[in-house]
Amino acid sequence: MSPKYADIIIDISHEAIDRTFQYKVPDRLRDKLQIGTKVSVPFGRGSHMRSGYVVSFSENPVFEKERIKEIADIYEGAVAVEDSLIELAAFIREQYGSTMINALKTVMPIREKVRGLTRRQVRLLIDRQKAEEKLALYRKKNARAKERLLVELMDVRVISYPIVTGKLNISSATLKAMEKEQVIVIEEEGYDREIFSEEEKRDDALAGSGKECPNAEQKTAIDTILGDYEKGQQGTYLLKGVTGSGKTLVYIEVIDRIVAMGKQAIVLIPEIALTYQTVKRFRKRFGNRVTIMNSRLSKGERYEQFEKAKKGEVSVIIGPRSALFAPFPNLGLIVVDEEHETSYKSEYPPKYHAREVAIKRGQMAGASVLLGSATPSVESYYHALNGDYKLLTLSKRAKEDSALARVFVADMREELKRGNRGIFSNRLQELMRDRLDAGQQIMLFLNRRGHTGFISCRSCGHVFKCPHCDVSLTSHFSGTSREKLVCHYCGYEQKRPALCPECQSRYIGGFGVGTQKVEEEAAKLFPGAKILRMDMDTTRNKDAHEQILSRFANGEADILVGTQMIVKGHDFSNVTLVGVVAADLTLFENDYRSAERTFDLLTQAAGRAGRGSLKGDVVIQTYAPEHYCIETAAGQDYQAFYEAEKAYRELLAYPPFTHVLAVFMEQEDYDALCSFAGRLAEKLTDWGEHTGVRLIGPCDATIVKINDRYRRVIYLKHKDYAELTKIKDRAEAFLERRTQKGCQVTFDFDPLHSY
DNA sequence: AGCACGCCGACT
DNA sequence: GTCGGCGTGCTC
Repeated sequence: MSPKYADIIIDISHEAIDRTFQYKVPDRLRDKLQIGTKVSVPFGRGSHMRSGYVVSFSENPVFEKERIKEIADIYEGAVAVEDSLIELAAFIREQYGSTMINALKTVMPIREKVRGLTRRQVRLLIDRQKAEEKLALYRKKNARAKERLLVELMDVRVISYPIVTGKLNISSATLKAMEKEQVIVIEEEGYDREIFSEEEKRDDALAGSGKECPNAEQKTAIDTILGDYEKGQQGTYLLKGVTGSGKTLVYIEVIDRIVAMGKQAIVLIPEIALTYQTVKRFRKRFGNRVTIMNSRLSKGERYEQFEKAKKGEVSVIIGPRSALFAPFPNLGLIVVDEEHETSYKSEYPPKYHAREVAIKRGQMAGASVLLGSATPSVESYYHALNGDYKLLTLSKRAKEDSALARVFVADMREELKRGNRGIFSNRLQELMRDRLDAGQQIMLFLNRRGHTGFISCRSCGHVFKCPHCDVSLTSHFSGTSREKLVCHYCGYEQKRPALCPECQSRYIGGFGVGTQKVEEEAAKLFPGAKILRMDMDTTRNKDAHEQILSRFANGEADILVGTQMIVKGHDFSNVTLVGVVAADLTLFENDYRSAERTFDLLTQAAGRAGRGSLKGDVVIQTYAPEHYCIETAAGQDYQAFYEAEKAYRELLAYPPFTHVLAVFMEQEDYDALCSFAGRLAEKLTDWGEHTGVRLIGPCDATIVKINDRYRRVIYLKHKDYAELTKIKDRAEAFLERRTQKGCQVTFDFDPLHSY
């Protein structure tokens, strides 16, 4: 294969040229170029040399042939970190399926304009008198842009670059000219963005340096990892430790040593779990050598954090999935905390799994990878038992006086038989009363948001559905305003009609329970109790999340009602009762991972009860108490759960025993989508015929339509992951060639949810 | 982003 | 006319 043209992405720096350009491949480079190769190319009117990356190859020009320039050379002397990140991007593209541009974009953040503050700024160099002279000169020469800028600068002396080019509309050509005249300077440097608030810094100062001491189990884990590391054996470890067993201390100790050796570390944490408490512990040990990334940081801010990493200003970065790509030149360790969490998988292409990519990056960089979890993913535990990862276990809680909670299972079918039609079982009610009397706190956990499941007419059965999506609307109350019907998928909302549009009946009502309903019921049963609610609706605006939690921690409320965000990683020492209102909600989602997710949620919920010196109780309410997931969660027995789940996965050929590739298609025109899906399915069958790939579908996605786009899916199964990537490669080539591109296709390997 | 093209007002 | 400054639009 000797391609004639190469698609090049020029530098990874600005939005405006964030696309590919086609270049001729000269004969002498024909065999040397690969996807990801860094090259020098002539670019722009002056054909100045710029660096770029080969993103794909093509045989035919998509541009006027005469105007296509030629690649000058392979770029020499590239920086090692970037090179390895490009290699990682190529790996991601190959493993998960996407364009090289998208893969590059996930790996190398593009510099974006940062709102308000930018690094670049324009400063006036001359004094007032000289400026007046210049101003007169500009007026005389009719240099209006220069005049405009000078007037502003005489007022403030320093103006940020985007304000100058944007609001004042001064071109870069003009700025260059003025810089040459020695009237102004364009400064690269400015200030450091404050990642930590003043309040957080004050906390750090107060925290002192009371160093925690690892217990025997923690010490074994630390010594194993460091011992291997010092022997040059960097591998993957699975640290399995019950909630409260002190995994964080293990991370900190290992990082401490690795940083002392002049290496850097990345700590991945799930999106919602970036808590103040965790960050504080890292800050306490590593001071300003540690930086954090969170979803509140803009892309520009993220870019700045990465720049710091590259320059060696920090040694430890803590953040979600994307922090994995921090350009540390001497990476020594990657920690993936709560490795089973689903937020490690990207929701948009390339749909990569940060845990798997972390292992790849670790191998490339010679870094160890430490996966931590109380309830490891079935995949990771399977690998650990197979010897692919080294298993390290913490079986005791670090604080000896905090025992694991007692767990009660409430069979809601029995409750119904005994005439209890409410949300709370008798057991939960009793315990709630007990705790309220004792002045202790309660958490009620429900894995769903909104007021009710769906709204329908009790007279004719008409269900209110979203006009853009194939889902029923859910009811919401926002503050004091009227009840609204809302679509969770596209955000559509309408007022709750007084009459049914079908039969004019007034009897419109909701079914099912939501957090708002739980809050209401609890308020009815315990009128004196103060209740806080936390879900997607109450935390939509920034900081609301932390605010609610800190109010609860301060004892401002007796009961906290919430969705899964309240059970992840928060310690409230006064909480002695956790109620899981409807454990089945996640269990019977039609998807092979639902048991795993449910077990994790129940275990996490149980871990919230009794973290202080007080004993804790947990009530799990369910309609399926005999389900292995509920039984094992009630016994807090991960091993038993794993054995049952493993048998189930093996029997039905699901990961880790078989790999699954979901080919997901969406398009506005349903008929066109169906015929395209059919054709693609035929092709896929052909390509996989001799390898024993199983094809399921095409069929409609669980939610057939979202945002006016119809959705279909094809599943492919094979024991060997590589067979699936081969088929994906052929599918990508096929999709590239196809003329009509109405249908959007994305790939998802070993999906974490069903489509 | 950065650069050249071409428009527009001032002046020999 | 023509010189020089400045916004505009394009970059394979």
